[in-house]
Amino acid sequence: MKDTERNELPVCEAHELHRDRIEADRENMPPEVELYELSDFFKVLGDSTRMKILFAIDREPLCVCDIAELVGMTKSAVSHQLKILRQASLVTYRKSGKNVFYELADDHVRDIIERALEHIRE
Amino acid sequence: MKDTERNELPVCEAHELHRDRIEADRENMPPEVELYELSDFFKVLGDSTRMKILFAIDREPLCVCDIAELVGMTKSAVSHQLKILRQASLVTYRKSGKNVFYELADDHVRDIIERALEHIRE
DNA sequence: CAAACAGTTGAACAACCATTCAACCGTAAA
DNA sequence: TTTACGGTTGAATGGTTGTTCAACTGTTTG
Repeated sequence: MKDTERNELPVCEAHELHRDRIEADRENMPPEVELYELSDFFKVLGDSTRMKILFAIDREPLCVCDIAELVGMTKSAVSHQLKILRQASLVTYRKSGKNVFYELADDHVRDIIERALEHIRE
Repeated sequence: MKDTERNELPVCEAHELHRDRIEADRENMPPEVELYELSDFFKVLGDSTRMKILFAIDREPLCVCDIAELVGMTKSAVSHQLKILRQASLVTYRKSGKNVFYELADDHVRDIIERALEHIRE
């Protein structure tokens, strides 16, 4: 028997014994849409450049040029990543003359990052 | 002047005015290693299959076959993702006969995911 | 108005990553 | 000891993604 066929029926004997409990596990899972929103949210945080940017603007709003210098990348690269952070509503921006100042959107994100920082430090 | 040259000197006039404040921002940033550990941690959470797996085993330990059925993927695909979750210490496992039961490693991760869930729901 | 600056954008390229497929290992049952 | 099962693994593949490069917009200054 090919492995492929087995994979199409991923139900082991242990599974048969726990049908009802597993059904309860399924109902415990968030709706599909939320699972995608969740992983998309974490995906945005899952890049070191974007993480650096978030810490760079943690204390005060900064213009793109300042951010680029703090994270050690070109303005173009930073601008691309800022766009992603903007689309994920993790940062807000304010134009002032030739400059555009970015800052963290809310404290919620600070909390989550701080929590994760505690986790990896332990 | 080519844009490339400008990008190599990403220091705007506003930057010149705030040299000391920006230096304080730099010191506020976590060490480089932690930034990478942080983004690597979020990177693991940034995949919908892995997120589904984590919610599947949220209530009780499950064998690979049960997880595969809950998330709707082949055992092989699930096993590959479980390896990544294992390496990130997000899950632990226990062998029992022919089965391998996986469960969440600790409540810390539950907290972070719960926090993120609140964030995307608002 | 022209020139320089701050920032954005799209295309291209390279690196990365998730799934599939096939083969494999260890355990349990026949 | 075969045979089937639960799970793992490596290679291959297709899709995603971050950075670079060049061109462009809008603003300010000379």
